Amino acid sequence: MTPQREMIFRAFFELGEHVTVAELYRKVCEKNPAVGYSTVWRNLKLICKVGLAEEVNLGDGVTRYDRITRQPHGHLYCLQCKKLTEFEMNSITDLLDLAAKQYDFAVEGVKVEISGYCRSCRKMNERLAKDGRTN
Amino acid sequence: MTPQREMIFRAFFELGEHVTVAELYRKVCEKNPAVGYSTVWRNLKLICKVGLAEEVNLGDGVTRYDRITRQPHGHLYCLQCKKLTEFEMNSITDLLDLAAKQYDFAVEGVKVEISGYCRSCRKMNERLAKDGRTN
DNA sequence: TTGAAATTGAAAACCGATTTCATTTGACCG
DNA sequence: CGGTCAAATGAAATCGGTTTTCAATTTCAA
Ligand SMILES: [Mn+2]
Ligand SMILES: [Mn+2]
Ligand SMILES: [Zn+2]
Ligand SMILES: [Zn+2]
Repeated sequence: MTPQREMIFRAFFELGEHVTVAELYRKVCEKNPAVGYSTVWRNLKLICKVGLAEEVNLGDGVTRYDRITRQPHGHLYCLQCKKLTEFEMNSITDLLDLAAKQYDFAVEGVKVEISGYCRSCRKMNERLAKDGRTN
Repeated sequence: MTPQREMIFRAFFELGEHVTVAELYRKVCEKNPAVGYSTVWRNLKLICKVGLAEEVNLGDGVTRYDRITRQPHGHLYCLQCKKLTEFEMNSITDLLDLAAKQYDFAVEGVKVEISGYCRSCRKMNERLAKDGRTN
């Protein structure tokens, strides 16, 4: 356990959900600018390997690291503002396990991503559309 | 509508599900080696834009292109042999729509990926483990 | 037929992820 | 306490898929 490792682990859990390597690196640099990017990356991988987080890939080119919570959750991903919202998946995972069982598939992990438009983005778009029409 | 475009569209639908750019490029080159990789890439993007396919991202570094079918489906992704198997999601999408509604979220697309180990990989691993023990 | 707009192919640029490697560090043992 | 060695680190290089650039070609509607 090195000081860098402790600092990185600590920062990861302070920063909350859906962290990117770059974000965590920036955060860690505030405390100690000598820490290397690759060290942050490696420790993030380590956090995953020991089962405290998992990678989340939304197809936007960057990998995010998400704390693994007791309750499985899915993601609502706004295509406009890129915000991620979590929702509980208790009943859904039962159905998914059932589906997997029918294929004799041993489940390790489940990812559910719903993409679309969040409330606030839709409201904003409505307002902009109206303004456009009246001008 | 150029001959390249027609060839690429045709090859995409012949090749079936979960195609990568490189795979489709190889396929197209068999017919016409003069076609460029970027043309294949651009037309794959176009196929997505017109709503005939969607990108699938499994976190393994390559983007796959999947035909959009009438019935929504999820994926079983074997972490060992990398095979993708599809399963129907009729009842599941209802639950997901419900979850989205609770957040006033306008759904555009849903992705469900279950990672784990397929039957044949597990069988093979059992056999290898046994052989290892007896030697 | 003609010209603007779209498409193409080769190559380069991009960019996050990952590896390399020389150096430092920390846990452990006597 | 040193000494030892495997693990960890940081800077830089590399990797590999994706995306852009740009000059040349093709399409298509007028
Ligand atoms: Mn999450
Ligand atoms: Mn599919
Ligand atoms: Zn939004
Ligand atoms: Zn398998």
